[in-house]
Amino acid sequence: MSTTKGELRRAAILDAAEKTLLHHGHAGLSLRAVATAASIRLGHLQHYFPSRSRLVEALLDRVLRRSLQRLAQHTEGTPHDADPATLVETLLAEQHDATLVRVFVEIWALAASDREAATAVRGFYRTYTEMVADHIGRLCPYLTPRSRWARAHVFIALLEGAALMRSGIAADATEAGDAHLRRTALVLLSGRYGDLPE
Amino acid sequence: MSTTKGELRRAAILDAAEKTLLHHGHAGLSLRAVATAASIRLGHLQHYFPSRSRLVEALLDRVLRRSLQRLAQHTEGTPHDADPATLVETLLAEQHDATLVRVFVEIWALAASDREAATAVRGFYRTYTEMVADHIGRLCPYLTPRSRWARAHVFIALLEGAALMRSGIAADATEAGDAHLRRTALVLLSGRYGDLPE
DNA sequence: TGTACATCAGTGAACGCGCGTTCACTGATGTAC
DNA sequence: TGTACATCAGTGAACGCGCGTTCACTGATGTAC
Repeated sequence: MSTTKGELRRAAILDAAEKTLLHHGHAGLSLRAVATAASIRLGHLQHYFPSRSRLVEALLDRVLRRSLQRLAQHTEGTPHDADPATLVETLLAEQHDATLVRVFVEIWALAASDREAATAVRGFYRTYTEMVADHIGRLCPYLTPRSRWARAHVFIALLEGAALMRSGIAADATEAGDAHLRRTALVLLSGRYGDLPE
Repeated sequence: MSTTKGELRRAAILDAAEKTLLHHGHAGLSLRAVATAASIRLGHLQHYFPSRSRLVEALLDRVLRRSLQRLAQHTEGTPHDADPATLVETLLAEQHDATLVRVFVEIWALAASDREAATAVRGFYRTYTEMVADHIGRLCPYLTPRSRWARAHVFIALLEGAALMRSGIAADATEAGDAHLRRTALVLLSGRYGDLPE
């Protein structure tokens, strides 16, 4: 089937675009650079993505979609197996690969000056917040929806900020910082404020 | 004195550069755009900043230096007047002006792909963390330096993430979210975990 | 007070380069009859 | 099974444009004697 080949090529181009974004920033994300990274000619790339904005749009869409899928895997489940510690560990472990963090920093910057990107990014964080709020609801069913949402909002703020402060961009991860981060994140998720002694 | 005129011009150019960065991102921060924004000719701009990297360097330096000065005003003082609530309010109020937040997002992205910028940004966050750690030390003298530092690190992560989640880039500020954010930030600063009932 | 000179402020044209986009093209693959 | 045709994959050259940088220049301002 011809679509298969085309889809594989499309995916390979997006892989190359992600690598280029990672290594040279969104200012260095030129069609020529992506074509070279994908080992194809410029004209060929344009066959799949007729303009730069279409490529960026597709790249953004794929990165955000994948992130949500991974999040869904870790937040869904019955009340019994909704373990907050596992969720926190998983999210922190993902950050330890600085790659994704840098892609996200570029995406934030893109969203700050590109209207179309901004819409996609805001949609992503809306869904993200809802997922975490649901998870919190499973852990603390007595909380009102509004309160669950507020906690999820702050939890995500903490983790996004932590991404920046642990990725080497603003600072590096440290043992002491990570330990305190874990405790704070757990408190936001499960509401057991008493669990934070030191 | 001729230096005065030159310094005023330099400052005006950096003002124009900051505006351009804000409205068009660091990819749109071209010398021609800055010159136009400063109402001078391209060649004239080059008289003060002989290359783009020198302009970016000076801009970064000024933004980070100013932020640290503002922070110093709010974190220094005797143990008696070290009010954590005031500090949190001040920092949150600054974020409400989305301008500075957007400049910082651009700076993060710049630091992610530019070595020189990365050094400046990491230096900024090191000083920032030390300032907050000192402030925490004044509030909780019984904490070890390592523990103060860890708390400061998480506090800053929370605030930087909150900047993103409140500026309109990832999401907007809400009353419920801000209330929970305030409480969490206060806990990190003063360590009174019991103060977070709901 | 006047003159010569150095320094600073500001202008304007030109350069080579990489960029996104357009377009006419060739070859391969699938499809209809 | 064979042929004609449409669709898809991939090539290559050219375009106009904005970019950072270079450079020779003019006019204003300060300084030394």
